[in-house]
Amino acid sequence: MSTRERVRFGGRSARIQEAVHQAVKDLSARTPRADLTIPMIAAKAGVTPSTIYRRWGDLAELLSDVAVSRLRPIADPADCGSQEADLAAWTEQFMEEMSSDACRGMIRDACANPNDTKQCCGFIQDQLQVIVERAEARGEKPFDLERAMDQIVAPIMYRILFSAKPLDIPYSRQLVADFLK
Amino acid sequence: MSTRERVRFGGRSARIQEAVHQAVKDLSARTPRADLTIPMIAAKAGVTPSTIYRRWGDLAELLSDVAVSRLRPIADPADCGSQEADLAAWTEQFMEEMSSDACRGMIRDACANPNDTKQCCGFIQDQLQVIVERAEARGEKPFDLERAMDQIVAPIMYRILFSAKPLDIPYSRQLVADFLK
DNA sequence: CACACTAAAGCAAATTATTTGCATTAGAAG
DNA sequence: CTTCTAATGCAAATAATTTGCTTTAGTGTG
Repeated sequence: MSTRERVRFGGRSARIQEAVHQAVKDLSARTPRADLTIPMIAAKAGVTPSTIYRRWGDLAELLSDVAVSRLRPIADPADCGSQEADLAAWTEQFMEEMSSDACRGMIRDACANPNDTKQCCGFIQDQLQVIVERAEARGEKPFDLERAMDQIVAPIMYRILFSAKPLDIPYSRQLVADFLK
Repeated sequence: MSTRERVRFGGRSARIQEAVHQAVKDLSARTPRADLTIPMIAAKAGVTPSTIYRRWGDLAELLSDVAVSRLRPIADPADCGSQEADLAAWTEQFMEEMSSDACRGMIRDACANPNDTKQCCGFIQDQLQVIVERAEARGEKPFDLERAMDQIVAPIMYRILFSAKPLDIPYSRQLVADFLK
């Protein structure tokens, strides 16, 4: 009685969420984004469409939710021995991963939902925070997190969403070099 | 006979496009984004829904199209006498305009469509290009356009889309100062 | 200006997606 | 084991989307 408004996390709910997410991943690999429908996803997941409508509301929210869970990093940034090397390696890998067509699409999907975009932003900041803390532990002078978001992450995301300009290793090195200068 | 695959620009087509765009603007000012529907927009515009489906495809594309036309700048950047002053004034005004809730929504809409995002990017670049050309005419050493996109425009757009951080005049001054440094 | 041509719009029927009320299932708590 | 109820399933009702065909109105020609 003490737990009002409780939400159920484990069990069937979790299984269905997993099945629906998986169905979205499977289908979006084979189907153009504009052809995806909720009844199609529901069928693939072995679930009734109304379940999806009630839990997610509409297709944009579902896709945004799936996108965020896929954009969450799996591991901490690699430890390369120094802050500069960590940052260079992380930037290169981040740029490489995020600029794939699949990732571009997911980022566009995530953009539709303000909450989800903030979460993505948080993931990235957490990754950089790990690099900063590691630098502090080594006794290095840590870089400023906000400036890194502005000068490294923002230009990459801007090119992914708005521009046709290349996202390659020279560009990655230039961003890091300009930032550390 | 020489004009194959011709498209009609003026006349009725233009009137209907205008009516539909206006209907979207009117409705989106009063209606939460998630409640907008094509039949609703069609009724407001005095048009049949199938006209909208055939011309725009779906709601996301229509909203994206309207967003881009609204994000197109009306005038050239103000001439403040020097490149630095022009850039400072432009950045301040750009940030102010783009960070309104209405603009945030339009930018999210535009993000859904790769072509439209590139167009937006082009508008902004054209504005900065005007400042650069003016500087050249004055005999000033012009700044690098790509660096300006990376270090001024990108951080602003990133905060608008992904972050909850403030977009205020001190931040605008900081971006410009860091860039010109 | 009249005429032919046809892109774009209208209309309405057919299809498909979404919403909703009620019945059922299966976690969670006692 | 039993009770409680959030979450799902099901199916009917509603709403959106697609589509074939008709009509309207720019465009170009004589």
